[in-house]
Amino acid sequence: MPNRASDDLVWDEPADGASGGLTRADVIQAALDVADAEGLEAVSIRRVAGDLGARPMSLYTHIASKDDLVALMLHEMSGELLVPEPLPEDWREALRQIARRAYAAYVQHPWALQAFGRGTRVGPNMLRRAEQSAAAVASLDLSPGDAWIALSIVHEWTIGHALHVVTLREDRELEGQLSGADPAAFPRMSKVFGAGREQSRDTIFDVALEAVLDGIERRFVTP
Amino acid sequence: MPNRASDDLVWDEPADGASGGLTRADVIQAALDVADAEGLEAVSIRRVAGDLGARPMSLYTHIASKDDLVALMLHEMSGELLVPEPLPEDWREALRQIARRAYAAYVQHPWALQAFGRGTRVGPNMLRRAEQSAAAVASLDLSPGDAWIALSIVHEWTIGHALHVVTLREDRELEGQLSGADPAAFPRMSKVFGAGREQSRDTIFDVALEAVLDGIERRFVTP
DNA sequence: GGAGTATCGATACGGTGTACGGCACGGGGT
DNA sequence: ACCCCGTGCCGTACACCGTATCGATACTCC
Repeated sequence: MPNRASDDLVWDEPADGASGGLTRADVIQAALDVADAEGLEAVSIRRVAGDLGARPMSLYTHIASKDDLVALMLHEMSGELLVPEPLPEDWREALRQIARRAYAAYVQHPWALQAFGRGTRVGPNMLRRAEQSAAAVASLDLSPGDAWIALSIVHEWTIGHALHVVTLREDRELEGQLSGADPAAFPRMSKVFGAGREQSRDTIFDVALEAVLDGIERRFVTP
Repeated sequence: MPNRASDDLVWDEPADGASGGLTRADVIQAALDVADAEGLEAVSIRRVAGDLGARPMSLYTHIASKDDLVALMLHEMSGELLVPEPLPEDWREALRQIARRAYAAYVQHPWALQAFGRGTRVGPNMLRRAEQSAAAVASLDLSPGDAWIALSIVHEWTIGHALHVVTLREDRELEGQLSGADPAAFPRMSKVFGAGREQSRDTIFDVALEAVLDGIERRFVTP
């Protein structure tokens, strides 16, 4: 399977008048359903075609390759990252909303985190999201360079945190390994990890997000 | 391909005397070489066997499944995350070293970021790293809960940032899409993104890391 | 020497993405 | 009325994947 898609991937439906039955949106939706229910590895051309009552090769009428399909799925899902406008005036509250929304979407669609690892393509929804983020800190009058870094921190931490949470959630045995295999060999770690288990995931997210925002405030906002 | 491995995965070589030619370490090393050179998707049983001059099924003498092989690769790579002891007294400097080391390793082995997305298993190297991280902030006398959050932030941001950088690096076309497709539709975003391109990746990493550490200091260390 | 065990390997099964070429059909030009 | 061709659909086939099964070989220890 070649990893690169056609260079001129079209994001919006070619809008040819919905002649036949199957549409590109149908294919994407069916793939999303499979991914949400059974994970990204369950998304195969044959499987999606089966769910649609079509034959495998029919999908290629509407998508260029499976990689394109994944990119389109990611694009579709990116719509959920958008926050209702208008954004709050307060930059902290605006970034809070953006981060919270993204975190919720990632946790609900864990396959997206896997898809990020394999070549992403930027669609209109991603651009809209970037614009929203830029708008969130516009009132601060940061230099563009500082704004880029500040926004990157929020996005990067959000993705990393979602990845962390999803990994812990999906691999219950992993927690057992962590809390089990600590005799006296890893004294400090086991105490810290024990504490991590006791706090609710929501609390951890909230506190950590505030700390991240504190860092941005301290370094880029206040003198 | 089932996604779960045998429950009792053995991390250290069974040490049965290295009778024949092929060892588990050989298999892991060959797989690592392929992954570093051509990415995780190039790592197949047949390919690794070919590189070793062996037949595919011979690998299963030393590993239980391909998922186990990936877990073992990740474990091996995790050794690079360890920082030379003793750690600096200063918690900021200690965390800096830990984050820098991890970031360098992730950028050098981008396949590891993909592997994180699919079920991780915790090996001794990961435990050692967790212990090092806990030791880095031990002098602060944080509550275990706060320590967990503080360390999580650093690790999560580091992974998120590495993922971001690797994605941008591997998909040069992606940058074109970002800086190209902004007429007047995304005014703020395009200015911010333009600034992101102008700063060196190292500078961005350093500044962002300081901001993250600032946030931890502000929320958990100083009153 | 015999037995047991560990390594290696040939073959095969069911899965994957997708190239290729053919089919049916609907609309436009003559 | 005819043809023709563009377009959606899909049957077949190929190369690849992970690995179950089982046979062959080779080495150690009694």
